[in-house]
Parts: sequence; C-alpha cells; structure tokens
Amino acid sequence: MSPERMRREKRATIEDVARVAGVGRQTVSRALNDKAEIAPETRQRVLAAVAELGYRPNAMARGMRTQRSDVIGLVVSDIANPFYPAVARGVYDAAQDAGCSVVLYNTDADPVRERGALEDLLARSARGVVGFFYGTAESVLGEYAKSISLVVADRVLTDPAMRSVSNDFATGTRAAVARLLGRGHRDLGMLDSSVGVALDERRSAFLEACAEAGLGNLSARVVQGAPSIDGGLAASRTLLAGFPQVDGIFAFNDLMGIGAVRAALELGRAVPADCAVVGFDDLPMSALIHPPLTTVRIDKYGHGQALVRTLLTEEPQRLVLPVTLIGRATA
Amino acid sequence: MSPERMRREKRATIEDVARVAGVGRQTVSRALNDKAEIAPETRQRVLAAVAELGYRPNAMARGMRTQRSDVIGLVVSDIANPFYPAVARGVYDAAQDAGCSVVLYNTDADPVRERGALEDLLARSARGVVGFFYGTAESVLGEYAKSISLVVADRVLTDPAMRSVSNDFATGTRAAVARLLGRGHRDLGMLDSSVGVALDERRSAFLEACAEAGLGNLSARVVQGAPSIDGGLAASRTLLAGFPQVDGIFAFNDLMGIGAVRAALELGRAVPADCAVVGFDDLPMSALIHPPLTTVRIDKYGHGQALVRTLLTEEPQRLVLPVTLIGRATA
DNA sequence: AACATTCCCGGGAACGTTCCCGGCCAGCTG
DNA sequence: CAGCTGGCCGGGAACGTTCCCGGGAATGTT
Repeated sequence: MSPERMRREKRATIEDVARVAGVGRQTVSRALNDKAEIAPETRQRVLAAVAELGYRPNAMARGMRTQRSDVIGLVVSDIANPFYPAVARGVYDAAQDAGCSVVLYNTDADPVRERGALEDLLARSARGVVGFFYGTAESVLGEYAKSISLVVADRVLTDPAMRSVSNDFATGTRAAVARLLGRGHRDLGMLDSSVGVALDERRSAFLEACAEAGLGNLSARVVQGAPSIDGGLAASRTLLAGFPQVDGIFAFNDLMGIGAVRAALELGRAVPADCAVVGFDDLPMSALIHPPLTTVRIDKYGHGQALVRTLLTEEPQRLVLPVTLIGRATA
Repeated sequence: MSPERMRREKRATIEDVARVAGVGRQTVSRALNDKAEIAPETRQRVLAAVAELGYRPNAMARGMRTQRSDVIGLVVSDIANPFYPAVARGVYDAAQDAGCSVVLYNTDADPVRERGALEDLLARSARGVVGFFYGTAESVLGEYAKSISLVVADRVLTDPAMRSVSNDFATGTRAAVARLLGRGHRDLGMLDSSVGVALDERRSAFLEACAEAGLGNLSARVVQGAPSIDGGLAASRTLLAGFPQVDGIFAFNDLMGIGAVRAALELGRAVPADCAVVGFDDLPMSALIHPPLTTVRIDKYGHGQALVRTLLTEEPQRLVLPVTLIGRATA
C-alpha cells in the first residue's frame, strides 16, 4: 500500500511474489485463490509478500488461462433514459458482491448494436450478460445464450432454456386500469411504445382489462409513440384529437405519461378531472412534476440485482417481480 | 455471421483463420490490425476467412501480449444520481468512437472504493480512467496517474502534470448571483455540499460575488448539507430558520435546489417572490418540477465526451467547459 | 550477370496466469 | 527397516495474441 510501489516501472508479477516469499509460482497462486494443499504458515508468508509488493493478479493473464473473466455486461438502450440508472446501480451492487466488474453498453434498441455488445462480451470471455434487448429476435438471443450466460430483462420468452427477469406488467396494467375506473373515468385510451419487440404485455393487459370492464374493444384507442416525453406528448395529441371523449389515459411508461399530462394541460383540460393519467415505472421525476404522476412502480434497483443474481446462480429460469400502484394526483 | 458458428464448442482462433486462409498467423494479425507489409489481395483472402469463421480476436490474449486493453473506466459516486447518466452516455459514445469499452464504478464518494476502482483498472491494464473523485487526495491520484492514464472531472488540481475537465463553476455561480440580484433579491444565502474534497469553487465564487455586490461577508449564510433533495430540504430549513430575511438561495446543485423550493413552499413562502432559488446542473427533472427551476446548465453529455477525448489525445491538460444560466420560474 | 533493395510472409518467443503432474519428506505400517 | 501414504510444494505446459527477426521472391541497379 506504500505509494512507492506506484513508481515501479512494471507491476509485480506472481513470480516476483514467489521470489520474495521464497516459494514457487504455484504456491502463490494457491494462497491467492484459497486452494488447499498449502501450509497455513506458508500462506501467511505469501500473503505478506503480496502486501509488501502491492501485487495484484493480472486480470487478462488470468482470464487468458481460465478462459473466463469476471466481467458482467449490462446492456441498456440508453443509460441517460431515467429508467435505467437505478437498474444499473442494482446490477453494479450485485456484481460487486460477486467480485465482478460491470461493462456498460448503450444500444438505442438497435439490433446491430445489441449484437455488437454481445460479440464484444464474447470476445472478452465475459462471465455473463444481463440486459434489455428490444431489437433482437429471441432466436438470435438463444444462439448467443449457448455461448455466453445471458439473462434477459423485461421480455416474454418462449424458449424454456432462456432465463429472464421481468416485472409484472400485466398485474400493474390491470391495477392502473382499475385505478382509472375507480376514479370514475370510463373513456380510456392508451399510449403504447412504438419501439421494441415483444413488448405488448401492457397493451394486451390493458385491452383485456377494458373488455372485462365492459368497455368493449378499445384497440383503436391505443396509439403508439416514442417512449419519451415528446413521444407521449405527440401520441396524446393524436389520441385526444381522434377521441375527444377520452378522460383517462394509461401510458406505457412515465415519460409518455408526463407527455400526456402536458398534452392534456395544453388542450385546456384539467388533470385529473377532465383527463386522468397513469404511467408506469415511477421515475424519480414523476413525483416532482406538477401535478404529481400516478404510476405503477417498478423496483428498478431490485430488478438490477435480480438480473445478476439470476445470472450467477444458474437455477431460477424465470422471475417476475411484483409492481405497486402509486396513487398520486393525476389519477 | 451464420448462426451455425455459435454452435461451435470453441471460438475460432487466429490460427484457425490462418489455416482457412492458407497463410501464417502473423499475416492474419496484419490484416486485422491494418498493418503494412501485406498484399491487398492476401488481406482480402484473410478477411474472407475471418468472416466465414465469425472470428473475433480474443480480447484477453491481445491485452496480455500488448499489456494494455481497450477498457476505459468510468468512476462516479452513484450512477443513480440523475447528474451522471448523461455524462455516462457522453463517455460511452466517445469511448465507442475510439473502439473502447466502458466499465462502470460506483464509489459513493468513498475513498476506499475510489481506490478500489483504480486498482481494478490497473489490474486489467485499462486504457485509462475518467471520473469524479470526491474522496481521494490529489497526491494519491497523482501517484496512480503515473501508472494509468487518468482524467479527473470537476476538480481543481495543483499538480500541473494532472489532467482534468471541469465546468466553469465560478462563472456559473456569478451568473446565478447576478440573476438573483437582478430580480431584486438582496438577502442571499447558499446551500453547499457537505461531501467531497476540493469542491469549494461554487462557495468561493458565491462569497466573492456577494461581497463585490456590497452584500458583505455572507459566509454565515452558507449552510452545508447532503447534495440531495432531502439534504437541500434540511439545509434550507436551517438557513431560513437562522436567517428569515433570506429571499434568494443559490444551491450547490439542482437536487438541493429542488429541496430548497420545497422547503420554501412548506414555510408558506411564495417562490420566487418571497424566496427565489437558483440551482446548478440543469437536471432533466428540473424543468418539470413546479415551479420550474432556474439553474445553471452543465453540458453533461459534452462533459463526458470531453473527458474521454482528453484521455485519448494526450495533449490538453486542463479543460473548463462553459455553462449557461437557464432562466425559469424560481428566480 | 551479379548484387542490392523492396515487398511479403511465417515461425519462434513472450506476455502472466492456472492446470497438470511429478517429487520430496515426514510419519505410519508391516 | 523397507515400503507406503498423504501433505505440501515446484516446474513444465498451455491459453491466443503480437513483437521480433529472418527468409524468399520480385524488382531495380551497376
């Protein structure tokens, strides 16, 4: 730990440690990796030499020999999207607990870049990958899963061999619809995401819940848009122009929900009186906007943790995390 | 690119490519790394073999031989803090442009974890590190900088050998004070961050600007708190309790600023009439809260890009990015 | 025609670690 | 006392790449 060692031209190698400790290479390795076949006293001597030299095993050399590294890939569409940071923190903390590092990939939901991330991870013999793959077909993911440990987030998979951690979108959606209905809103509409494959859980549940409530088939009132504030704004304008009677909007996510609130206000509608809104995710900003957004909370941090725990303990194949309706002012 | 290759037990090596292309190992390496001393036609043949086998060079083997990897470390205190995601995206994009991967570290401003990140990066022979080191002494950073390429964010450094990219906190602070003054607020106070070393640019500039404006020495009206909404809330309560005449607050960052707005509102003060607030950063949420927060915008994405560009082009030692006052409703 | 130069190319060596195997030694056993 | 066992240890080999160097063929030079 002395700063002097930093001045060294080259880092100490395992051989240096062996020399200082007066033992062989392999014995140092044994001491470091908690292997058996080493006398406790020898282990101490080696550890002392390690500390003295400030030795740290070279990650690439180790990985080269063992054909695997302690790297976990985290694939998101855009870390600047406020949904992902908390997930990333959960991933990081769980990875750290397992002694792993996290390398980040932003794909913008582009299949080419999603594939690029996977290839890159393969090239570094990563311990595994967790992530949101919105642009890649399941079959392709399945092929990669044969070569690298993979846990997919928020996707319904058909291949039973593939592992995933999702949120309970169906239940959350039904809770949102129930909230809207319970507050007396009968003319519902939905803002759906226009990007991403296999993301129709919310739409399906919405349609079903509405049908069950005797609202008929509302598919015409599901309008798609980019899953952003602006996308929600635009989609809401379309929705409210086409169906002025709509007095309750369920949004794919909070960003679109915020856009919906803004659109309603722009149109001179009172929120929630004339037009209620329920979002999904519960972003940090959702509680702060005016009026505060009613939404379905996803445990983003827990989601991140669950992703890597599933990755590391080969057992549970599918995990669906519970969500919670957070009632605030917009519905 | 055929999916069949994924089924291979082991990934193709450079030797496999050489065999298929009917050339030597080194020739493949030359073709892949755009080296000279290779006939164009041969290069094509090799590239064809590479494509056919779906070959990707093993990153660890390459790193092992070259003693450096294409990894760039990004060190932040907490990626879930809404300030960092945009920075991270800038870092990622610039790194990607340079063919580098990004590995993420969350330190919570803990010196031990900051050091741990640096050590880990050293162990993987990283191409470099960029990041926010709030807990580590400059001398320690300097020692590490001898062993690994390092660019520090948002810190004033004394060692001329160290590189950094900062934002113009002094000018931004003066703009904030001027805004407050220009709107007729004369009794100013400041919310400062209680964590982080060498983070007093904002406080100093605030004090100077106030003194120059004839407000006297306001050091007593600078109260510290955690750089979060709750921290800003608590600090504001303290400030307004101790100095009820305060009618303008400059906050260390937007999070504290949002807390200040909330505190003022709680106390029954009108914002900005009775108590104006200016923040710093311009977070995504700052424009959405009610009332929208006046703040000093940091180009977070550009900051991230500049960090890695500085890292990669060894030249500019110090960079200070311009900031912009964004006038909204709170001041 | 002989030699120098340039352009290509290939194989040995090395990077630092862990796996594999064999050897030493102390303590039992027969 | 010879032989065996088991605990502990060390050195060769290998992981897949790039660096280094030497060699062959084609072209240019005198």
